[in-house]
Amino acid sequence: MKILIIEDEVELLISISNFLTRETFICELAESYAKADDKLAIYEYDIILLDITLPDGNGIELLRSIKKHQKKAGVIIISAKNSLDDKIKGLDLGADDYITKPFYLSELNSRIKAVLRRKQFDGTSILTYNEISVNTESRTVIIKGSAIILTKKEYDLLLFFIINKNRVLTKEAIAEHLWEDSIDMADTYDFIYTHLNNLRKKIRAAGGADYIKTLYGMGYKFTDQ
Amino acid sequence: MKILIIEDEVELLISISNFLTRETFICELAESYAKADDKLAIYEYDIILLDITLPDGNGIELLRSIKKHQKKAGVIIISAKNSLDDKIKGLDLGADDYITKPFYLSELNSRIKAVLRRKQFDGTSILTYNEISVNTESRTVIIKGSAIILTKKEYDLLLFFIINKNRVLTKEAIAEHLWEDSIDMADTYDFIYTHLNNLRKKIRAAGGADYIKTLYGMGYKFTDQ
DNA sequence: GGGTATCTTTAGAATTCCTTTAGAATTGAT
DNA sequence: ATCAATTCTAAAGGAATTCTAAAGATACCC
Repeated sequence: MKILIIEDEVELLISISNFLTRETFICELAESYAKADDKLAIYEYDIILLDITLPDGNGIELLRSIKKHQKKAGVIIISAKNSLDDKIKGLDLGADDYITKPFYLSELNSRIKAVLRRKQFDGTSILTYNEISVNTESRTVIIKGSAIILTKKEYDLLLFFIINKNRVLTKEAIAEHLWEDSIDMADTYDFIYTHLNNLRKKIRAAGGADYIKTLYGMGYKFTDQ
Repeated sequence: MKILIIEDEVELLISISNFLTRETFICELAESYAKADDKLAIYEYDIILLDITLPDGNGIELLRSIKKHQKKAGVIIISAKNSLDDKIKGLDLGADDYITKPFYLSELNSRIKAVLRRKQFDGTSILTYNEISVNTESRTVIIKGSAIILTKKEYDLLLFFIINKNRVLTKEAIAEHLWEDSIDMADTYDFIYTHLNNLRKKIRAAGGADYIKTLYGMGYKFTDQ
């Protein structure tokens, strides 16, 4: 299940993301409407969490556009305690639920589950690319029918690749997604090399093709072409 | 799903009802035992929320009568914080769960879901995974034909694992489900290690396989694969 | 082709996380 | 009120992962 979180308080954004990732959701983050717009143009999401009181634009507008272009997504509005108007407008415009700050992450979680249930998603979430498939609930990776065992970082890396298949991923982008807390280590990316190598080795050992292509000087791309 | 809410504080009654209606339950309300009796005589419910401390009569009596005449219904007891006796009596009398005032509606919601989930397991309320089977009515666990004795925490842990078999459960998720009241203990999860260890030991001693797999850095998973 | 920058691979150090044990604190039962 | 059982805390030791470092390989540019 793929979730887009639109929230300008970066701390809250990160903590929501960490929490939902632990709940086996795949999260993408946007701390401004501009970034949200970019993501919304490219991907489809199952759930969109929208802080309607962001400083840089009109949340109601964004919601309207979401309902138009991402019809399948469930939308949960995050709003400050007093902005009751927004709540009502939001629900009128077709948001599926709302939650007021501050909230417990567990409450957010149960609301997401409820929305998904109402939308009648089947719950399991399996991503596939040719002979490789990843089950995000059991965190298992199957290659040619048999499971391979990955460490956390290897799994995160592979998932990030599969979600972004056929797109160039710079080392910086990878580092940001996998090590979001400490981005300031940016002088060297040696650690990526190591994990990448381990991941490639394990995929190779299981008979999977070498989908992780190196683009010299640019980054990497997960593709069969 | 049809829910009967028995609660004398009318404001609370209404707000529970509104919330659960949004969650797509069908709610009926009773603000006294007399009214509750009337409803219970006519309809069948899936869930009955029972405030056991109502002024106009003996809640324990009503519960007894519910268990007799509405066998299919799951019963969740609402009680004031200090009336521990009622809690215990309630559970002894076959209530499926209890919740103390004040509570978050989302918590009530997840408890309702949990009770429904437990009830839905083929009606018999016996969960099985290979040689392990759990009877949620008698709260007994059978491994290879013979019963093992678990403490409450060990039992809850095992049940949580079996309900979520083949899913990765993070320590945070486990803590939230088993210790939902006090989430602020979140700096360490040592207590999980202890109970997990005890549970594993007992399963092992009874000849059960080691289904509780550790996923280093991620959590745990109950599976035979 | 030589030189430089970038990437791959390996090995081991450092770190983080998990298991286990023992005992203290708490809870419940008699 | 006392005793027994359960739950939680703390700490030692072990295991797995992650990171660092460095040598070798490859691609790019002139």
